[in-house]
Formats: sequence, C-alpha cells, structure tokens
Amino acid sequence: MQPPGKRGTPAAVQEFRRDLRVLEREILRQLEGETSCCGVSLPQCHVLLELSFGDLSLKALADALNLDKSTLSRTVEAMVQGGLVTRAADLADRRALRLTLSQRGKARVATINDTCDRYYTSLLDQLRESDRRQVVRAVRLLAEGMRRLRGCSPVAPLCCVTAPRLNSRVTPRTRAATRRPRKDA
Amino acid sequence: MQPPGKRGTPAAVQEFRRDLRVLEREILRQLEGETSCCGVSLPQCHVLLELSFGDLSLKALADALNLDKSTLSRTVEAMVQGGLVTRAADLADRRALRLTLSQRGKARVATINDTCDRYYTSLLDQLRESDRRQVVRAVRLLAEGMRRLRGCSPVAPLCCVTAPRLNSRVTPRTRAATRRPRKDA
DNA sequence: CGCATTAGTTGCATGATACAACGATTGCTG
DNA sequence: CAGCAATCGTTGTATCATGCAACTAATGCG
Repeated sequence: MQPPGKRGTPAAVQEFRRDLRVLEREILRQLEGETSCCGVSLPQCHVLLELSFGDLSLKALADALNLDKSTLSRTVEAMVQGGLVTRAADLADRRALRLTLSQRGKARVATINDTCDRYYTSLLDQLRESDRRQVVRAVRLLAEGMRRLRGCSPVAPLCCVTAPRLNSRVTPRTRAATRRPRKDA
Repeated sequence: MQPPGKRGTPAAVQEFRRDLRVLEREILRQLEGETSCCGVSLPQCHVLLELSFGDLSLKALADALNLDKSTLSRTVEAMVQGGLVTRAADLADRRALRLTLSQRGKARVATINDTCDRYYTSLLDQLRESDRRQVVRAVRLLAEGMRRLRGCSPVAPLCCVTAPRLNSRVTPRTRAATRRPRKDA
C-alpha cells in the first residue's frame, strides 16, 4: 500500500475522520428514523423544512436541495396529494409554481422539529455543561466551515482519475457458479 | 400552530438543531462527491471501510451496516466482480462466506481515506488552533453521545401516532388536470 | 414575429432497498 | 442418530428515489 503523496496525515486528522464517519452514520440513522416515523420520507422532510422558511418555486427548491427538478416534481406531487403542500400558479411568471406549506404541512414541520429537539435535548443532557457549550459551538463552526469550503475547489483533482465506477448491475444466471466450492472441493 | 407539549424548547437547542441539519446535508454531499468520484457508491464505500477493519461474513456486514442481507449480497457481488472484494467459503461454517478486501480493495480504501483526510485537513485548517481542538473534541463527544443514546429508548413514542405515511406512487394521467389554470382563468 | 431560454411534467432507465421464498448447512433435541 | 428448526446466503419481485432526455407552456429578446 503506497501512501499516495502522504506527507504524513496527522493522526489527529485520521481520528477525526473516523469520528466524523461515525457521526455521519448516526445522524443519518437518526434522521431516517425520525422522519420516516413522522410519515414523510427523508426528501419529503427536506422539502418541508425548506418550505418552512418561505415559499419557493420548484426550480428554487431543486437548487436548494441539489436535486433534479423531475425528482422534486414527483416528490412535491406526492406531498400535494398528501395535503402538506399547496401548488399555486405564480401570477408574475406563469411558467413557475408557488409552493407553499399548508396548515397540515406547517403542523408536520412543527412535529418534526419538536421530535428533533427532544432528541437533541436528551443528547446534550448527557454532557457536562462545559462540554455542551463546546459541542454546540463546534457544530456551528463545522457547518460553517463545510459550507465555506464547498464554494471553493472540489478539493480533489487527483481522485477522479482513479476510478472505473463499478457496475452493480448483476447478471443473475452466472452468479451461482461463482459460489461455494461444494463439499467435495 | 399549537406547540405540542412544548414547555419551551430552549432557543439554544433550536439553533443547534438547525446547525446539525446543515451539517448533515454538508456531510452527505461531501461523502457523496468523494466516494462517487472514487469509483464506488456510498454503500460500496461503507462496505470497503467496514471490511478494512477485518474480514466479515455477509450477515455480519449486513448487521454492521444496518442493511438487508439481500441488498448486501448484490452489493458485494458487484464488488467481487470489480475485484475489490474476495468471497471465500468459511471453512468453519460452510453456510457462511468470508469477505476479504483484495489488494485493489485495500488500495481503494487508502485512496478514500486519503481524499477524506485532505478534505478534513483543509476544513480544520480554516479554524484557529483553539477552535480546531474544540471541534475535534466535540465531534468525538457527539458521535459517542449519539451512539450511546441509540441503545436506549427510541426517544419518541409520541411521534409514531401522527403519521399516515405518504404514498409517492403517482397516477400520471390525472396530473395535468391539477396544474396551471390556463391564462383565461 | 421568431428563437433561445426557462419552468415543470413525463417517459424512460438505473440503483438501492426490503421482503419473501428458497437451497444449503448447521445444530439441537428427542 | 434422525429429524426439524434456525441460520446463511441467493434470487425473484416490488418499491422508491433519482437523473437524463424529450416535451409543453410561457417568457424574453432581437
């Protein structure tokens, strides 16, 4: 294993990396659980939260969530049918839609936020007062930092050369042959 | 909007919630970019990292990643065909497989880690020395805290009553009718 | 007025996922 | 030991989320 250009990644960073990975998985798992049990999928949840800050067009929403407009179109459709979102014609630009949270949508947002807050409260309650302040501040710093960094270079011009993306399409028939070498092996 | 049982979620928690949400999205975006550009999907990446700590059976892997064994079976299949993972019969228990990283797999892990480290380094480099130490420590605390909390109660017995999960299956034909109210409206 | 652009919808294709049914193996229990 | 339940992995099937491409409607610009 040749460390590619590794002029010694500090051990601290490596530990940090590991911790962040754990954190990522935990956050994801938590969000998954919360939202799915609140009756919306993760993307739907993101839409709700985004709209809770103000009305948006589909395009704006797609940009904000970094998703294709077609994807959002369908997601929103489901939410309209579910009575969480209202889709009205934008009077200024009749191509565009004006997406608004319905009362039910707002209530749902409140529920989600409440659930999250309860979770975060019990999370922070585990910690000592000083640690708690530190954690709260650090998360802010981290979020800001990542956001700032995103604007700049994609960090890795090296990485994109390496990779012949795997194909997870599987030819089912040939598979069995690959498997266990029968007892007689 | 009736605050359901809200005996006043502290403002600090609400801000913390917002920051964590940003963080979550940023982490996800970052990971997505890194791994997809390293030639593996996110789940594949998780498999690589998990196996980098030691060989596992498919079952163990599925448990570790909280995924169904069928899902993992296919994911692993793709990685075997991609030459990243070796699938050998477990001599002790011939039902089980022994999944191992190949040399290429190990190299890929190294690449991924290296890419991540470079990112995290530049992330931390943005910060003042004192902040940096705080952030590193806080992430550890947070990760540990979430992990600990996960063992206990699922936090929310309330939330699961509220939700008639939306159906994102869409009847395409009726859709157009719902849409814009023609100019003459 | 025409033509490029933009917003949204829809038709595909694909990837990730879960569940159920199944085959092979193991292990326990009578 | 014979038989049956449990376990591991594979495969069939269904669903959801997603992106791309093609299309329609509307805008805006020359």
